[in-house]
Amino acid sequence: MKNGRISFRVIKEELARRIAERVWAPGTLIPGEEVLAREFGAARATVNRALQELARSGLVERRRKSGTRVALHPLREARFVIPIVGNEITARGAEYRYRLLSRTIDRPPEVIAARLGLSLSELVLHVRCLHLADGAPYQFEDRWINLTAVPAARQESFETIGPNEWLVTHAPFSDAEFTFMAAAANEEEARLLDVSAGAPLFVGERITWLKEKPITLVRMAHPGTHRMVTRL
Amino acid sequence: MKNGRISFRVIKEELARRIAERVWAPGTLIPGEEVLAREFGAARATVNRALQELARSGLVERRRKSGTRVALHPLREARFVIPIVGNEITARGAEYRYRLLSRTIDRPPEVIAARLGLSLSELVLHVRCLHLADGAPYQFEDRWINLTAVPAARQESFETIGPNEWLVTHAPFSDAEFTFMAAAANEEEARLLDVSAGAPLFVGERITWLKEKPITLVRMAHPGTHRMVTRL
DNA sequence: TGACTTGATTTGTATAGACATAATAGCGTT
DNA sequence: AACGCTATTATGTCTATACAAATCAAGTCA
Repeated sequence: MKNGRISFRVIKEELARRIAERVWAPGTLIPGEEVLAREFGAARATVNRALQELARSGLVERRRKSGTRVALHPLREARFVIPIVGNEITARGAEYRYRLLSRTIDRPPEVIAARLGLSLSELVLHVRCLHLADGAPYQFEDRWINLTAVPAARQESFETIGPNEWLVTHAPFSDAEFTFMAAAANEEEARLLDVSAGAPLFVGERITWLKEKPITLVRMAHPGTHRMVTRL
Repeated sequence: MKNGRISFRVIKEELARRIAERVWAPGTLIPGEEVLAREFGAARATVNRALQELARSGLVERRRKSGTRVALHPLREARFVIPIVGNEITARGAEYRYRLLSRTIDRPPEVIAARLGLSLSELVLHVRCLHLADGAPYQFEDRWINLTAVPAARQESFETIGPNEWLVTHAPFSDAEFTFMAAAANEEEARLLDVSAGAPLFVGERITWLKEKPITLVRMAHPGTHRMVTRL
C-alpha cells in the first residue's frame, strides 16, 4: 500500500494492543468508528473492517447504537484445520500408507441410521480402513456412505484410494458437524492401532450433508498419543 | 438493506451453492470479480467481500493475477468456541459448582518450566480445582500461573472464583496455544472425576502469553464422555 | 539457453459518500 | 407506571473510484 495510507491491519493490531495492555479494560466502551477514524487518519470503512475482524475473533462486542466494548470474557474461538489424513501425514515428512480393511453394502444398523437420519431400508456402503504413518498405525477410519445420495460410490473399490479423498472430489457437501471425544479402545481397535485394549483413543467424528441430505458419517480413531494443536 | 441492493451474503450463498452443486467443479477457475459484479448487479467491492469470506472458510483459493478457483480439497476449518467452563455448564441448564483443591506457591517442576519457557528460579502459583455440573464432576483443572507476569495472583485465594474466570479479567493475553488429546486417568484424576483408573479422559491444554511473556499453563481434564462439537 | 525487464491482469485495499438498520433514550399519552 | 411513538446515534453495508501489490507471460538482452 502507498505510504500515507493506513491499513486496517495496523489499526486492528493497535486496537488489539490497547486491549491486551489494558489501556481499555474489559467491559469498557471504546471510541466510536468516526472518532477512531479521525485518530488514525483513516476512513470510517477502514476502521470498521478492523473492528469487525476483532469482533469475529471475539475480542470486542459490537452493538448498533450502543457502540463497541471490550469483551468481558474473551472466549476467543480456536480454529482447527481438518486436513485430508494423507496430506496431514506427508506434511509431517512421514511416509503415508493406506490399507482397506473391509467394504460392504447393507442396510444400516439402527444407531447409524438414526445418526444420519436415514430409514432402515436405504442402503449404505460401509468402509473400514487404516491410515499409516511410517508404517505405524495413525488412524482407523470407519465410514458409512449414504448410497441414495452418492450412488457412484457403488462403483468404487476403495482399494487404493481412501474414501475421504474419493468423497471430496466426488460428493460435495454443504454442511458438516464435527465432534471430538476420548474413548477406550475395544479389542479390534486395539489390535489395529497397536495399543492395548481399553487404552484411550482420540476420536473425531464427522457427519456431512448436502442441503439436508445426509452424505456420510465417519469415525476416525487415533492412538491416545495423538494431539490436535492450534495457535491463535 | 434497500430493495435493489444486493448483499454480499446473497452473493456468498449463491456462489457457495454453485460450488456445492458442482456447477463449478473443484479446481475450476471461477469468473473474475468484475464479471460476477456485473452478473449480480453489484459493485466489485461487494463481490470481493463475498469471495474473501468464502476463501477464509476454505471453499475457494484466490491468487492475484491467476484468479479464484474452487478449492480442490475443501479442508474447511472447524471453529470451536472455548468458553469459560462455568458458562458452558449453566448454558446447558445445569447447576454449576466449583471446588478449590489446592493452592501453592513454589518453583516450577522442570516439565512445567520448560513448557512455559521459565527459569527454574521464578515462582509459580499452582492451583488445582474441580468444576461440577449438577453435582457431577465435569472438569478437573490443573493450572500454573507465572507470578513474575501476574503478581496480583498472589493476593487471590481462588476459594470461590475459578482461576480461569479470575485471569480473564485480571491477566490479559495476546497469544494462545490450544491442544486437545486423549489420556488415561491416573489414580487421582480417576478419583476426582469419578471414573475408574485408566479410563479415557478428554484433555484440553492451553498456554497463554502476553507479548512473548508466558502467563499461564492449564490442563483441563474431562471424563471420556465429554464431547466437543461444532457445526459449520 | 537463461536471466532480466516490462506489461497486463487480477485480486487487495483505501476512500468518500450515501443510506439502512438496530437499539436506545426521551417524550407524551393514557 | 405502562405503553407507544419519535428522534437520535452507532454500527452495517453498498457504491464508485482509485491505486497498490502480486504474479504470470511475453519480450529483450547477454
